[in-house]
Amino acid sequence: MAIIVDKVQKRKDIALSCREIVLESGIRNLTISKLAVAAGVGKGTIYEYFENKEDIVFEIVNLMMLKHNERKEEALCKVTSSKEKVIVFLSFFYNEVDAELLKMYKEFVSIALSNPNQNMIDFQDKCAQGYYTWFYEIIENGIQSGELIPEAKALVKGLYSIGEGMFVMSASSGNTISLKKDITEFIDAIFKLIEVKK
Amino acid sequence: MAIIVDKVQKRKDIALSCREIVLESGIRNLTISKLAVAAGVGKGTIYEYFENKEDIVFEIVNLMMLKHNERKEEALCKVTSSKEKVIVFLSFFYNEVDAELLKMYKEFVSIALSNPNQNMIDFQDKCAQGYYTWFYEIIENGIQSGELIPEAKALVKGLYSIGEGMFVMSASSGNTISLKKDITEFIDAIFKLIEVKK
DNA sequence: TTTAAATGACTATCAGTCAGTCATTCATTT
DNA sequence: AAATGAATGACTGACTGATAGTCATTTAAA
Repeated sequence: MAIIVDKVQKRKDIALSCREIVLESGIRNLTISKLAVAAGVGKGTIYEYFENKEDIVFEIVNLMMLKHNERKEEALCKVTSSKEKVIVFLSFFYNEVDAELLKMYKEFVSIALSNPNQNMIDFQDKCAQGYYTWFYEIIENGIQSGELIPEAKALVKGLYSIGEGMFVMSASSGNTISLKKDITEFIDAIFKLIEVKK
Repeated sequence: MAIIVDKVQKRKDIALSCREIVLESGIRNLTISKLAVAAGVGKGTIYEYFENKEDIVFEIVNLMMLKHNERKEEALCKVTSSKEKVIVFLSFFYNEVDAELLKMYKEFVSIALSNPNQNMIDFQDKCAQGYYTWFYEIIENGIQSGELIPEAKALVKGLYSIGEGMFVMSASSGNTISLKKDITEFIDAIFKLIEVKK
């Protein structure tokens, strides 16, 4: 009887229209009105698709993360050793290519810590679970192939937390420069301990 | 000529008066007016001592962290092995005793990620530097005393990031329960690798 | 009398609401 | 099969209540 729009798609469209302005100004310095203008819709329409400003950031991160995961999966295929795979994984936190996603992710983590909705919590859970599985397989395969010692398995959760921890510390303080150095140095050190001696 | 108040002390007093209400409601659900009432001062007075709401959280965390560090230092004296010291250190992230500080810290990290002022950045830098030194000494002493292998030194930065990373992930998703388990299991695993075999 | 400190009324801004408009579809009539 | 209009989902922006931050005024100690 009336127009039926693809709500899911429109939510994505609006979110992506806001991507640039959010990267420029940060969600804190933006108003719903400004975001509505950026998306080319009325203010009321925003509330048809989002709970609030923060929910827009969530959708943007969601979409950017999907693309990122595809790229990551490709990159993972191109390397063979467990160590290289872990580096591909954690390079997310310092890669130039992911700078924009990382900036958005920083906004998102801030929101998720102070005012998450159920969807955000579920998303975080899903990410944590997914990345854990990914890491687990990398390490498990390394052990199977005789590349890593069996004790490496117990380090999985720690390994994928390390990036997040260093990122948050560097993002909330000043020095973003050392992030790459710190992460790679840690990976080097830990792999010296878990690689099978030849 | 007129009243001279200890500005530094009054800032602390106001902040501590707000501690409970912030723990109860979270800074996001509080207004400056409510905070002013809680502190028993006028709204304008708040702005004499703080930049904004968030700055109050910063002061509270600052004060709570100082006390926490004293307790931590005491606890560190009571244990001897490097591993126990590291556990004392990272238990901050799951200890019942620190639950309130941790809740406040969560609020603070959220603020520091999205809207930090220079003082917050300096504070984060100082904390990171201080904790790094603390960790460094624990590991260094462990190596000196023949308890740990020399390679452990390169793990210092990673070790003190791990807690932060796990904490942020658990705090922004649902499961706070596994934090203790995850952290202690990781410490167990890593110490099996860096302890000198007898 | 001087002046640091405190104050709360005031203003500008913004988040979120909701009553109304618009556009499309389709059942009914001619 | 063309015209009509009823039904409804989508969209809108003016409106409202709330709040952050300011500043002219008051208070009280020295």
